[in-house]
Amino acid sequence: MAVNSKQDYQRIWHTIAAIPSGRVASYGQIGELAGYARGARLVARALRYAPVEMNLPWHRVLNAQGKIAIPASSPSYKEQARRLATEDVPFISGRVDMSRYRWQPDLDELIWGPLAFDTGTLTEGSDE
DNA sequence: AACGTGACGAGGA
DNA sequence: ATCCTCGCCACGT
Repeated sequence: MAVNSKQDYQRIWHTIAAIPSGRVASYGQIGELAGYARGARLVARALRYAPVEMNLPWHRVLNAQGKIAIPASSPSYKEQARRLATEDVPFISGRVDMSRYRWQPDLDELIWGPLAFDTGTLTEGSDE
């Protein structure tokens, strides 16, 4: 799980790129989805190293509290808040309600995506 | 090589 | 809710 090559970063970048518009994710969440448990700080670094040409939806990544993780004095802070507003993600009192806007890949796919037709997998997973 | 530093997070006081 | 302490781990000194 050690991050020591560009491929590791690309893995994280790819996960970030998958966050749909109107949704947000926490650093820790991206880490887990990308396969790096407890890799929140690594995600932060990957984001900092991300080439701008990649055009990643960096603004959809917030900390676990739903707050923007960069200093409020930073110009990027306002830019991030602006982008969130553009996507109709309420940024109130300096934070996003993660309980409502957090990206939930599995659930999204079950409800909105193609997997909605594959309900058979639900009944088969009798592991409870 | 040792040490301090984060676009982090969880838990305790 | 706020502040502090730790765990985390690649980086730059």
